[in-house]
Amino acid sequence: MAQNQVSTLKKGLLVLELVKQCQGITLAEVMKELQLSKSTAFRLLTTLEDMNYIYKIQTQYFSGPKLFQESTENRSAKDWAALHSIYQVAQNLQMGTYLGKVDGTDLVMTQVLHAPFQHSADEEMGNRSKLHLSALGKVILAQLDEGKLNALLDKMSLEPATANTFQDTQLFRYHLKAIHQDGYAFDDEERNVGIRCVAVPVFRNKEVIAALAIAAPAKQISKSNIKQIATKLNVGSKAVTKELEVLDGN
Amino acid sequence: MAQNQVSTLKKGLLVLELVKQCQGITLAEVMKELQLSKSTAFRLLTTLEDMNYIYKIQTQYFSGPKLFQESTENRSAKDWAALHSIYQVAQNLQMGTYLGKVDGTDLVMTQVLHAPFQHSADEEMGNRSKLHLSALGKVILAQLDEGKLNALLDKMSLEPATANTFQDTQLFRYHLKAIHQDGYAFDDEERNVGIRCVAVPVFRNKEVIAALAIAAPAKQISKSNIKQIATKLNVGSKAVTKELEVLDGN
DNA sequence: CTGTGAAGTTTCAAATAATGAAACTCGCTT
DNA sequence: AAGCGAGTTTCATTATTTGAAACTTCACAG
Repeated sequence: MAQNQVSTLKKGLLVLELVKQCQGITLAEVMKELQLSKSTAFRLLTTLEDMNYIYKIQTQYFSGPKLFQESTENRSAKDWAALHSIYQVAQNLQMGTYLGKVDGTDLVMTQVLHAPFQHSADEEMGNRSKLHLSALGKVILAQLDEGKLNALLDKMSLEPATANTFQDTQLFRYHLKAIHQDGYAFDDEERNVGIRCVAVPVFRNKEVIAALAIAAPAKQISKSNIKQIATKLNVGSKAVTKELEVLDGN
Repeated sequence: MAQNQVSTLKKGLLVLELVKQCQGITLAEVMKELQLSKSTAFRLLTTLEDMNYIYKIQTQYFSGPKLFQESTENRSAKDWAALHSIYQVAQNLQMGTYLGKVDGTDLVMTQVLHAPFQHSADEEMGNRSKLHLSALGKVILAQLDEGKLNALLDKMSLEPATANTFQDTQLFRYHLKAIHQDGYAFDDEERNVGIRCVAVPVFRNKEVIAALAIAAPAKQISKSNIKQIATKLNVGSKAVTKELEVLDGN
């Protein structure tokens, strides 16, 4: 019996799971399957029935619709816009928050949150840019292994967007190394004048799968608080990873 | 506290339902909402989390995917083919079992079961016939109120299918009155030579909504056992009604 | 650095609830 | 009528739950 578990609740949930697995099950079968006395099985089943988790037709119990009702949160696994962890980051930092993934040689926004951080910014989701042009894209590139990075750089033609952008692949690789070392990427008004951005990688099974970033007016992000912001982003990144694992049933 | 309920299980399920309703909830909020001590709330939440019903991201709990996983039975509310009660009737009587509904002036088969009564007979489902030509259709007509019956009969042209069928509406109405009185309709090889059929109505909110029937070789259905079969069908009919109510969240 | 408060976790005696053997009820079959 | 199986209830014993309080950890402010 693991610590801090309520064994009676656990028992009841095991009964529920058994009923859910079966195309109908009788009281006697529940007794036998879970080694319960008749009256215990009866009471557990009755409680589940009274609370509408199961129903009974003649001698058999079946799982009821309550198990399949959607919660207030409407989502499926791997729906990035539904991840609670991203909302938590946004609310914690009180800055625009972004999650982006790789699609070919592009960075695609899969979640964008602006104040009051309750709903996705639908009009910005799906926005694309070349990987090397944003902090999100660069922090992902910085975490790729040599082979994958080479393959991606081969596919990309580096084009300058602003005077601050790197034109030479070799210099770009050094830049990525620095980002890798820092653990975050910093965008200093390179994409939008007056806006700064900090991005960190999101990992899954030791591989980078996405990037998590905040963006805010330049006066909110200074040399003195970048490290702090990056630390909080990393906490959020780990929470995203965990949430994905849970939602995938790992 | 109602009888035969396990209060600890109930408490745990109330916690689960609260978590499911909220876009994230903290231990403190659960305590407050359900008037539980800190350690009790903690243990209930921990048990639910350990069994994968909920998950925790930093200080907040969210409902997990386990609640939405489909059970072995794949179905939605009002999917007639998914009703367990019909399977129970078939297995009890060990005869071909049918459920039919009204569509316009037709009787449509919405579930058909043959031995070994594990799967729907898909090729027969959706089969249509005129209401007056089958025991299922007739038992439905027999339970309609005068106005609805008149409206339906007006829309229908009665055509003989076999020599045993009624050609005259007046006689047909008497026939329906007899069926109403009996509480079941009996098809004596009128549709298929060698096959007999017994059908009863299925009610919902005091209105006939469908018909439930069995069909078998003539030697399995005799004058002496019709009443018995009809009684069992009526039990099944009530079980169908109940199951529909449960699935509709009544 | 210290102190504070909040969240998380654990302890343990008292209180409460769960348990299960057995009795009872009901319906069906022989 | 008796027997059987399913469903329901009883009640003394046992096990579990409960909650106050202690402890731990963390973040933040001064």
